[in-house]
Amino acid sequence: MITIKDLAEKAGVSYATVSRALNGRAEVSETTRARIIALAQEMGYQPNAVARSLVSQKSSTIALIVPDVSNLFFADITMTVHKAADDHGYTTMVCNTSWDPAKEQEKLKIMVQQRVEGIILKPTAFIKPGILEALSLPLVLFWHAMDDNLSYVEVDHAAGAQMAMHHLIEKGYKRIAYLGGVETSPSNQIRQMSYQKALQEAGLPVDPRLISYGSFSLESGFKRLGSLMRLEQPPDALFCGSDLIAMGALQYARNHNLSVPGDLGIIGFDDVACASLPLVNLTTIEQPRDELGEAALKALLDEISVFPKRTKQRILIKPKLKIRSTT
Amino acid sequence: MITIKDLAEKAGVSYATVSRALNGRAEVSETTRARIIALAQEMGYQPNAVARSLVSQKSSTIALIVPDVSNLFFADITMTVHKAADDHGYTTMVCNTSWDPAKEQEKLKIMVQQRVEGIILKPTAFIKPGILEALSLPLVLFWHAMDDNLSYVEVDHAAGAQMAMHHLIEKGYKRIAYLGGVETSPSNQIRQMSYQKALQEAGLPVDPRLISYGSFSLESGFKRLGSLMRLEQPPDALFCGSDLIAMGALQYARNHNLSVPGDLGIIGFDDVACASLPLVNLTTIEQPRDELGEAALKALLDEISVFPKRTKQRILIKPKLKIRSTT
DNA sequence: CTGAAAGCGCTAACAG
DNA sequence: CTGTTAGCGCTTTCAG
Repeated sequence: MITIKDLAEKAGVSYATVSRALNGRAEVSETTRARIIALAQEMGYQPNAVARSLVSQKSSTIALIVPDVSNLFFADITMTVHKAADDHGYTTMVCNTSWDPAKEQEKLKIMVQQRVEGIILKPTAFIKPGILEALSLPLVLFWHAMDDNLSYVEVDHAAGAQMAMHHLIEKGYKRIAYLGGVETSPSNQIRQMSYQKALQEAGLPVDPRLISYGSFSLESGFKRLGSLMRLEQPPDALFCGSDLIAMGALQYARNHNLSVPGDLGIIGFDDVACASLPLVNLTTIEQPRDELGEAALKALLDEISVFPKRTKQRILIKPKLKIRSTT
Repeated sequence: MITIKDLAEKAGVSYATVSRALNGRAEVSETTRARIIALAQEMGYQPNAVARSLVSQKSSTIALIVPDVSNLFFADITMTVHKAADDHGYTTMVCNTSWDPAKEQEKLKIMVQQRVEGIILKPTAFIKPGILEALSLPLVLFWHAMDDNLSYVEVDHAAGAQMAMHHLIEKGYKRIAYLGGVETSPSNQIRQMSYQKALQEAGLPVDPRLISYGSFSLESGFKRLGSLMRLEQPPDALFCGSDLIAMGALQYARNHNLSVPGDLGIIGFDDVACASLPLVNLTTIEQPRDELGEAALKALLDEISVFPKRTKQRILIKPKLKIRSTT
């Protein structure tokens, strides 16, 4: 691989001059510059970013660490973060933790060693406050941060749940069930509270038999709707914790000749790609991945610019109601 | 950020010793090693991979360049390449070209400058032979390479089409239509040939009215099935160029009360995530993303090990038949 | 405008 | 076993 020295030798100048010429610095005569640029082209010179990083102490690289790149949600986010970083001249190193906290630690360490200029992280699990701060690197989380100084970007789950409930109530549904996600998940808890609040504000009773938790999966939705339909007074609508849960319920409804949205209104959460397929056509609350990604990158750039201080941003992205044929 | 020199000073040894101790080289007494490791831990030392790369001339980094990270197909591949690279101690830089050849060139250049040790590339368009070879870097393509020396990994579309056709014929379908993808796409052309060959081998007539091309989209499938059903002798089965085309057709069938698979058998290609949803449940030919990704990485490692020679591998991955409810 | 020289943080001979 | 020293390829003073 050809270096600046090779160019200098060929051009009969010092390699400092070559560096200056190539970096467009003012203190070089236009003639030598032209000559050197031409030569570089001709000899196929490619600057060594590694050496450059070493001396400049900047890598123009950021890291994005997510649990699962192949998950559609993170894939979308990866895309937008990547694009936004690109626009600002940053290259992105994408890491995958496979939902493994140990791997997450390892990846963080590697990224520090690679001297990335900042990290955007979707944590795999609850993080002890302080542990990330100790990284002493610009950092943005896709998560409500704890009581440390970190910035985060998150979807406003309360607002999303409220939109969903208002929509169902407006449509005239009276017995709305909540098919929640994993009970302990923060987003689930926030949404459940909004669910109850919305019912109360509408003067509708809160029936605990209509509230359930479970995994964010198809099967879970299918099974839970089955239980609900065996109640004396089954629900006339479902607010689901994820599109998968909703699709499981939808499947149950189709199998049992329940008309949707006539007998049963269904609304999901996320707006995954399949939700908008004609065969599915699910009403849902979109978590806008593009905004999440862009906001995270913007926050990170801010963090980078003030580092080692922290900007400590708290960014809530507004979700969007997507009305389709299941309500 | 603390360096090897800081450690040396604190420990009262030369920094060469620190380097040796930290890198687990034999020629250090265990006592000093222990002392230095403890000190490094205590002071929060993190080796500078940039400096290390500069001297060792290896970055332990590879690049994966794809048109669209958020595309489910590439997201899966990104995942497996990433994981496989990880297992071999490589970090992956993921790049996105947005199907833009100019961006592709730019990304390739940046990756060369970053001194990655190899590149896995899904080209956005036909590539002029030679242009990539000139990179003089280990390289693997997701594409049939031209007449240059590059390695590639690709799905065996001929075999996939054959499996699909055999399956339909075995099920007793007699008038099988081909709803192809973009006419000029190489995969489409290969599959179409297999389609005709399979019909002929089964002693079934090839009716040109049953052959069509179009975009790989839902709408395209929907519309084209409409045309087919208006023929005097409509088909009794469809071999589709993508799952999306198949799902569009499936949608048409549902809307028009055609029973699937009774009146009409449908088989897709790809096995995207939605295809296996109960609501869809599409019979299809899977393009195994995991194998593609792993094979590509393996090929790249080979390329790296023999570089600057080329291994020139031609790897065809066998697709798999996924029988579901539409046939 | 250009050259000489120092140094980014680290590894790897080469001497002791 | 340990220290000294020379670079890896580049940017950036500091002198001319």
